[in-house]
Amino acid sequence: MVVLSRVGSPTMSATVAGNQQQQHPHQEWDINDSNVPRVVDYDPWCEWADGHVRRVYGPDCEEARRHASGWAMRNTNNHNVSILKKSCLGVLVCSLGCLLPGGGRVHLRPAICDKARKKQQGKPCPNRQCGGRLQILSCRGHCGYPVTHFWRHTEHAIFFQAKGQHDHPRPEAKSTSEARRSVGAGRRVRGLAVLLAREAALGTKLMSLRGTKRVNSEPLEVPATRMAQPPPLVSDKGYSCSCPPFECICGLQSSLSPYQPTPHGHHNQPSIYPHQVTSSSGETPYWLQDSLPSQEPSIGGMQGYCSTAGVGQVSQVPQEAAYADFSSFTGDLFQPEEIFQLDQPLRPEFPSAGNGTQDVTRSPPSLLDLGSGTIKYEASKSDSDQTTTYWNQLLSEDSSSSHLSLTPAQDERLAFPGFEGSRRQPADCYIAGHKDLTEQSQCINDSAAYQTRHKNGTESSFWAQQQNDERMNFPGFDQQRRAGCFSVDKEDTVNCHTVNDRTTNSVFGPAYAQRARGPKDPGDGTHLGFSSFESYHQMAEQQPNQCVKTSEDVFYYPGNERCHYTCEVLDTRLPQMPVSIGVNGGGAPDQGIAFGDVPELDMAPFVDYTFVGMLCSPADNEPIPPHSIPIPGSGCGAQPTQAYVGHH
DNA sequence: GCATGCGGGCGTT
DNA sequence: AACGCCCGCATGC
Ligand SMILES: [Zn+2]
Ligand SMILES: [Zn+2]
Repeated sequence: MVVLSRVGSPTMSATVAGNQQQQHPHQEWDINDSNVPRVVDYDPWCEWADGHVRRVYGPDCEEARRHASGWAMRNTNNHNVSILKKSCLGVLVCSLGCLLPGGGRVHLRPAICDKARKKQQGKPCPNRQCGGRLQILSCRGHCGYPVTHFWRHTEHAIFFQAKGQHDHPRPEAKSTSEARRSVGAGRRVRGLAVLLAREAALGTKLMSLRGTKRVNSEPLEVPATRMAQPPPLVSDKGYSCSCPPFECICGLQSSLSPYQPTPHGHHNQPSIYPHQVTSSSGETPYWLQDSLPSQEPSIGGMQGYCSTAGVGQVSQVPQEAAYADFSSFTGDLFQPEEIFQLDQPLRPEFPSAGNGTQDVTRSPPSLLDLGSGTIKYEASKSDSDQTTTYWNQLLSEDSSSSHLSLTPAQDERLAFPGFEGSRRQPADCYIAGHKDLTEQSQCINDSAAYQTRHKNGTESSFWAQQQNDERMNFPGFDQQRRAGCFSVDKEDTVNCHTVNDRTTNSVFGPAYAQRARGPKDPGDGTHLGFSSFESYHQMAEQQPNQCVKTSEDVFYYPGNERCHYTCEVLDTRLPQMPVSIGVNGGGAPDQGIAFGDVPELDMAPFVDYTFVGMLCSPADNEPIPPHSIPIPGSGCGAQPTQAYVGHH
């Protein structure tokens, strides 16, 4: 692959100094190595890095400096001052796994702050029509434990390493959630009238917010070129549409593009930009993605992400599908909580909505590169992909951290596996290494352990209830993932093991278990991964709850083939998962808690959800699952990232 | 009000 | 010892 391209980096490009790494520097090193290679070539920013990935960002990569990620990652103390570790909080989904109008599912971004996260849980599903509550679908992507990200800063670069593949849909991008928040503040309005008024206002607000937000996070970076135009937010989506900020489906596509610019760009590649544009589209909101998912599998998605491809991807598939969805969605989804409540009110106006999506896409974007001066837009290639994926999420609770997790999700996870599988697929950006396999396998084992542990655990009950989980939805995820920058590392495997074992306790456990179970069923075990996703979707869609089992069958897909690695891992996990039911295992405190706490508390606000759109993802995607797998590595590979790839 | 980081502390492996 | 994770505290926006 590519390599290398990494794109890179022309500017940066440096090469690695010494090691072999030169070509594949990333792969070569490990975040824990006493000496990290000097890299010249920086990878483009990848907002949705998934899988065992290693990346080296330039010092000027704002996102990297902020240790940002599309995934909701919370800081965890690893007692190592030189390496910042963060673990995935999963995603907020509807306990009922409702489908948004558009077909997407709710997949909100869990608050990083424990307190805030608790508040989120238990709140009513943004989808008014749905009586469900928001639950956390905890991440168990690393051998049953949450996926972890490690950041290490050196004089000349920022090293990033991810361990594990997310087994859940992507949460909304930060920018989106932020926007919501801001909006939310306002939201409370209750009356329709209010709503209406809001809409208008919101639209603007959102827009503005987004703009700001973007700025904050990434957007800022805007590349010179792009920047110019695109106002960030706006750009995102294209305002044109009336859709609410996050929700906007409609225009997304078009608007999307603007954004993209993200990060990568920076270093790497200018090339990206183009993509970016496209990518932007890619990013398009989940919604879009939803539909996309299918696409994505294919290539497009992946590409987008990672590398250049991104561009195309997004637009391509997703959009269309997405759009369709969206339209439908619009009604449903989007509105803020209130809105939801309202009923469907209005979304129409919210132009902003669209933005949201955009944002999402963009999220990645930013960067600035001051240093280099370049713009970094990474384009978010990855993002785009990612986004697409989302939709489908399900609902399980996981609750991760704060609460206990819920089992329900089981099904979902199943789906996830799929994701993973898909992810691995070349397209995404994975880098998979030989090693990966091993790792995976390890994980599997680990997972098994989990299951067992979990089983023990108490929490299971919840899950059981929920059974429905949704990982199904995930399928979309897969797509996203693909898009995103996956990579697998050899070394990781090791980690997994350790992790798994250790982690077991963690919150996730339960969730996993649940998830696992579903998938497990029969054959799933291994293969399930992808297939599962698909199946999930199907299942979910059809019958949410029980889905899992059925889905299992599905799992078997061919998809497995695709990514052995991933799949394997996944599979293993799944099976295990079931076990988990019981308890958390040990988990940490967090788990334990029932949502109760969280949930309800806050209700009032729901606002967050307002943009439903964000939440959901178009169901559409789900079906797609299959593709997911397939996706060709093409996309991502291209990117900078690394191509290490090669392996496959 | 939250996102982030940091670091103490505890439980497991 | 190495991790994972909880929890509180401090910052900054
Ligand atoms: Zn719902
Ligand atoms: Zn995760």
